[in-house]
Amino acid sequence: MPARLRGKPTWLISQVETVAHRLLTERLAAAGARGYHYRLLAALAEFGPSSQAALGRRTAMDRSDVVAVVNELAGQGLVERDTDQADRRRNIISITPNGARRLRELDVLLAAVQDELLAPLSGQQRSQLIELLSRILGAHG
Amino acid sequence: MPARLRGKPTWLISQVETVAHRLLTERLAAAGARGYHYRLLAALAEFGPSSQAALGRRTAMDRSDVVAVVNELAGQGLVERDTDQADRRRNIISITPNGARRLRELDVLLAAVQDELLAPLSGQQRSQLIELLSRILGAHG
DNA sequence: CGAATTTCAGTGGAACTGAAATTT
DNA sequence: CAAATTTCAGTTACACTGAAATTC
Repeated sequence: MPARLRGKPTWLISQVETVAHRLLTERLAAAGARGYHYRLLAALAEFGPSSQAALGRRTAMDRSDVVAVVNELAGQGLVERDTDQADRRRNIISITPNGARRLRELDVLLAAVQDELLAPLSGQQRSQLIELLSRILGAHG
Repeated sequence: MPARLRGKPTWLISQVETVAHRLLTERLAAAGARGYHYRLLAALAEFGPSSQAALGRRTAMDRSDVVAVVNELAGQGLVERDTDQADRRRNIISITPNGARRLRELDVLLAAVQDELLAPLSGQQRSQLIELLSRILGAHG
């Protein structure tokens, strides 16, 4: 690996992200899901029924991608899409009991992935890493 | 942001990578380059003329992407492609004087991007972050 | 009217796969 | 023969844009 890259944060972050993404998507694929699915299900479980625009804001997803992912999740019966009678521009998306069950399964899977990714770090180092990344995100979000 | 995601390393890494990637590609695009270009030029400058397969190994790039990027760089006169007379399966890629000059320009640009991305962190925190990410990469590389 | 929402069609960089052709 | 290299064609997940249609 070129010395010019070895210590560059942008390089390290992109490489770690590639490792994490590969690990995550391969485990999710084995369960028939992908990252976007978890994001939306988590947002719905925690904030309750929401419009698609609100979901996009909360999960840092593009409006167009929300449309596609809601289609997929609705096709599996994990969410429901109803038009908001109080504002008919909006769709109200809600999580179904099957969706909530699915989310709990994915929680277990996701926790295992975190543990595998951070295996080389101590508990204190993991907290440090989370703190540092959160600080960067907070400043650029 | 859902609490389920807020503290998850895979989430934080992917979000920070998105920020870093946006910053990096917009600055590189303004200079007419992209990330792959810097990777290859850096590897050639540090290790000397190399086959495409060796370049791919050193920069964590796929064989197919190396082909395309060498095409682009050769088109700009930043690298040269010659077939290895000692092993005619191989192409020998070398950096040109223009390529070396280009690399030094991009070095300045890249340093500025690191600084902007890590602006919210102290010097010690930056070293910590680099150490933690390197450790993860070392364990999964 | 302007503004927000949903939807569709498409783009783009990055990582990757499979297969063919060539050479060792 | 098996193995390595280069090249091409195509795929996937993710982030994103522009524009149309609807509704407030």
